[in-house]
Amino acid sequence: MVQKKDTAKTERGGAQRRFSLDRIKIPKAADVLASHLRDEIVQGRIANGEMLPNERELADNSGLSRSSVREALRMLEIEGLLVTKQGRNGGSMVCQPSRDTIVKTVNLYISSRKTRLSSLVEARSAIEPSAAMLAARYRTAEDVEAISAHHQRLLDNLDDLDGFLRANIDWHMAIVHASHNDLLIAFMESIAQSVYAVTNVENLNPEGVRQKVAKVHGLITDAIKAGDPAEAKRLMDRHVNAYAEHIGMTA
Amino acid sequence: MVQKKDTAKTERGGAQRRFSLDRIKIPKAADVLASHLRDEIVQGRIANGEMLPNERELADNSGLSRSSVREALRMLEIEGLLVTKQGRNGGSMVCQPSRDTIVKTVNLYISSRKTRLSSLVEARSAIEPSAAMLAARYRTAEDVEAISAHHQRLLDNLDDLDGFLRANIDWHMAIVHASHNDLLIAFMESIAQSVYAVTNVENLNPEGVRQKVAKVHGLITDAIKAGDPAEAKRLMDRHVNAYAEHIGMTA
DNA sequence: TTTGCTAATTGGTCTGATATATTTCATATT
DNA sequence: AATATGAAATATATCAGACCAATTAGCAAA
Repeated sequence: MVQKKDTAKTERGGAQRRFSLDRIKIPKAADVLASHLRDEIVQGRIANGEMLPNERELADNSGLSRSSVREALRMLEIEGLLVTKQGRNGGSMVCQPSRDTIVKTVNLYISSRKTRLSSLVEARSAIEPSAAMLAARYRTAEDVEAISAHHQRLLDNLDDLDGFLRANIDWHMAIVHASHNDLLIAFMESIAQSVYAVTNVENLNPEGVRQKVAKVHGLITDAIKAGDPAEAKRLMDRHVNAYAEHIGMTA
Repeated sequence: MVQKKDTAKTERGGAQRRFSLDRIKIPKAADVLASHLRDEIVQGRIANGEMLPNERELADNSGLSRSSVREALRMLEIEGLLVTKQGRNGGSMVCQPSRDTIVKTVNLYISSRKTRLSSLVEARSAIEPSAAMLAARYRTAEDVEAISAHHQRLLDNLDDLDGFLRANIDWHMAIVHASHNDLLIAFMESIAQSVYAVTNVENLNPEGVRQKVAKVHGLITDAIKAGDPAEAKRLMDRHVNAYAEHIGMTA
């Protein structure tokens, strides 16, 4: 009986052999409008900062109802392409998606799939050494200042685990920012909180570890200051993989 | 006159000194509901695959109108947390965001900010060597088979630029997939199309280049087959940076 | 068993009214 | 003259209720 049902299902759901048409997609009004506007925005036909027509106008022009228009606007808003303001002179303004849009998306992905810590650590190990290399190449005076400040704060907090942890992550992120690569920054911002929140508490507790970490941070800071990409990368690679080994990579 | 107006604006918009309340945020109904549902989903209180109550019920329960409920659902749908089906037994089903959600978000970011090619290349240079390393460590028999097949296709298309390009990107992505790291896969899928579409055509044209590329690919394929992470990483690092040098990194 | 009809259920869309936020501008106040 | 104050104007925000359209369950007929 089960078999019978299965067969029936297979025949309806599966390919009919003769023309295998794969699941016709019926577009919804809001989706169509959203796609249209998205295109206009991405192609630059609606400039950044420009205002969209108001909802009633959009509804009239498109022939859709205001509710459909509004659903489309909400979608684009979530995508980070619009900001909407209420009131006179309000409306929907076109804007560029910020890194935050990526961060939120990746964080949703990570938390709803309960991504293993080891995956996050692997991703970090991929990104940070390269970021350090780029930082050594492209750092500005302000970058160096920020990195040094966080490093100093680390040194000042050798005895305060909590302060040490915050200074640690700030230093790491300052380096990533100094890479001036928006994608790497976004990727790293997406995973930093999760990865550091867990790994640090477990690993930085033992006496002496914090001193060692501080010393390596000093070397990396110097390499970036000195503008030595290869050395910055090499040291950072060793640094993050030292973490990885401590953790055991099997978590 | 301008000064006068500026002063007035500053006094209204700026801090009043006494209690400095910073821009009260008035939450919108749809946002509130969306946040609530998002929490329920991420926290796992609504299981994956479970159906939400239908729209009318959600409206009744929450005390909101159906339009507000629908706006909230559209938002969560864009975030990849829901899929909605029409008809009897239809409704909104909870699901996990797919890599595709990340890919779309990053691609919007890249294209609407006209991210420089050099940034994409830098990001790739960060990801691919690590991915190759992980691939050598975690590859399955199927992974090896896929990588080898794409490599063979590359060898078969040394004279057909177009076929060569397709085999090239497929090989690269097969390696990234063999890393079995969803984040690296997502990041790489996000940038691969853009980066390979541009860099390849310019750089793989000259006679002899394709032969060299094929040779290196062979070595990397072997390292992954052999399960040699360090070697796979070293070779891939050289490989992608060879590209980078050809391009000039200033594009 | 298969096919086709019918009804039930659910999302999709539209209309139009009202509420609320925000700016503009004229007016009153100091 | 500078500054509150308040009414009007103009957006979005929200709601209520109707009807359309897709999909499925269940029954009936071939």
